[in-house]
Amino acid sequence: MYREYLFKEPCGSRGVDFEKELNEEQRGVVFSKGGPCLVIAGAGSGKTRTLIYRVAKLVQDGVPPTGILLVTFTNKAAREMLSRVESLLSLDGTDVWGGTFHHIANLILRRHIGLLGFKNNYTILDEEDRADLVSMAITEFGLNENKRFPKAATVSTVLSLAANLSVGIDRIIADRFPYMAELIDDFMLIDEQIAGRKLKLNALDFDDLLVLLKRLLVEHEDVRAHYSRLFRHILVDEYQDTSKLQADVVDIVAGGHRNIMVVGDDAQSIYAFRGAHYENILGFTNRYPDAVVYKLQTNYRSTQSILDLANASIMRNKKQYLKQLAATRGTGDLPRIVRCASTEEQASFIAKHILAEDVDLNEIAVLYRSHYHSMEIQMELTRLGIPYEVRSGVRFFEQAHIKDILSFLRFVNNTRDELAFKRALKLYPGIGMKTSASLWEAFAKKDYSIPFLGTDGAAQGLSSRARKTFRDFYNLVSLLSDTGADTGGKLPSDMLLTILKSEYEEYMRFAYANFESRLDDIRQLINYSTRFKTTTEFLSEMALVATVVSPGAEEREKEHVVLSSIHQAKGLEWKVVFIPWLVDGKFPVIRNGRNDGSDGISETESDAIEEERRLFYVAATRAKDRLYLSYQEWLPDKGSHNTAIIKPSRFLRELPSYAYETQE
DNA sequence: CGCGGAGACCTTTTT
DNA sequence: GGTCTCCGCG
Repeated sequence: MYREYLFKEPCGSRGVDFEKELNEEQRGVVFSKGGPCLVIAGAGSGKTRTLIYRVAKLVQDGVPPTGILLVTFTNKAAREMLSRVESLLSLDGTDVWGGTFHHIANLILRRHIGLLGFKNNYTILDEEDRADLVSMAITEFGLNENKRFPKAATVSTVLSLAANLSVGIDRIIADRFPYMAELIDDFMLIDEQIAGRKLKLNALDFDDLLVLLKRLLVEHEDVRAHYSRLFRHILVDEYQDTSKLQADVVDIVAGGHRNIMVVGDDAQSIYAFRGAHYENILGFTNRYPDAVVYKLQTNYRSTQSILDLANASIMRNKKQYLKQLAATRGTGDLPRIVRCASTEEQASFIAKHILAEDVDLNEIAVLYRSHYHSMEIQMELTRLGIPYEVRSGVRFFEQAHIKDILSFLRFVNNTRDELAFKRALKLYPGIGMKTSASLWEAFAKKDYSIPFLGTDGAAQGLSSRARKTFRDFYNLVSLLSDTGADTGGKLPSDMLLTILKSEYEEYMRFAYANFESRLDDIRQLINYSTRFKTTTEFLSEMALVATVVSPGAEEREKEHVVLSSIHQAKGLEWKVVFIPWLVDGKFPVIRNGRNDGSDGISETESDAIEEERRLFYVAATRAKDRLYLSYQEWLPDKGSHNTAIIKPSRFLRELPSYAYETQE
């Protein structure tokens, strides 16, 4: 899906009709010359489509010698972009590299990582893996004796922000987590420790992919020159969500020719929590004073009533480019604010209205702030037999049993991957923390050589039960690694089948009550893996493309309602949209600003509210025809069994009365 | 040392 | 609902 695109023959487009397909504003963008260019594009303005036609134009002009880099932010957007590019163009003779930042970084790093001290079969660690590393460091330094020491995930967040904003850990803590000021030294110690550890593991985390890409480009003139020549034009979608680090990388690559076009909507910036740098888009014209600025302000998606509500809401934000979206589709129905007594009543209202709407179920979505907001709604939809798809919650590839089976591949692919080794080994009965740790220690001393695991020396000191299962582990692992040797690498799907045929399946049957459904997931995984030729490629994809729905689920149920977090709904549209849980403290989320280190991602209170308001804006502008905003008056109060009276969200209260009608 | 059970605690968003 | 922690048994 997100392969790099390399085509050989002379290029051509499939009869793209720019005149017919684009309006005047969009044509301005598409026909712009090289040089820096900023496109501010409102919701529903066809911004991605414009970007794709720009690619078509470049291809048609035969950008010499080759090279367009098309970067976007989420996997979903990348996938859609590439498929649309493909449908529009027969891409020959032009290299179009398209994908997410992380994906592109991985493609480039695999070729040059040796320059930075890693081997090119490095493992990509997910958040959980990194949190594990942090935990290990915390234990090692005895920091957990301080009962109030923050959780590993919190530490990880701080490290990630520092990387993405390209500043020191001390700055992040001072600016955003002042109550942890006395822990700065500990954090830096942990950072250093896990950096060394990752080198040893031959593993990179998500942030490293970008940090190291930047370092590669800065430190190696020839590499930089190569990619600057290769990518003669750089286009970045969703620019408002890029981090400082990502913008730096883009600036460096574009440094040679300055053919950089960025497209974004500052009103839709919703990723500050993970280091999105608002200044990138607000300050673009300062960094590129000669940039041409285009605004796309015509909305093709929503009715004027829906836009009026969204505009009225976003107007309250101070930091933004001023723009007023105008609809092309007429007034339409007023958005409706619905008061419900309880969460259950809200769920039942939504379910009933879904049945009452005279549109396809595919044209209906429920968009919420937090995953758990979907619980009661799911129950109600199930009860009434309304088909739905949940696009949030645990990601398919992040489920424990998927990660379990993948850890065998990870280990065989990169035998220095301590995390994978231990994870796989601990699946065997009789082997736990201590045993796996001591086995790893011995294994590392023997140069990470798999045959050593089969010797008597390795099994020394194990209980007889552990000895037997360890033998099973060794047999499997050597089977997996052996077969690859002469064929130049075994197919990932074959390896997965081998694992399933081993004792592992027995152990799993014994260990899990829901064994059958887990087995189903694994079969799907195997099915999905058949499209990959190498383990490295397969594992990269698993790490970088965290699909929420199980692969292949698209074909499952043709017609269904979508339940999704707002973050994941970005860029999509439906005729009818429900936004539940518009309750003060839930949306916007208010976290008590206490000093317990539990969280505190936002810079200031008002910045946080503004980001939440942008999120509300994104949600509202997903609707084409009808928008239902609902809240409940009573919420169970945890602690007591009473219920507490609560207020509707400030985002509802601050709306002008002309913008909506109410319903009891 | 492994492992299962019981109970506490918490749940924002994602590459 | 899911994960983390503590405890006692084999």
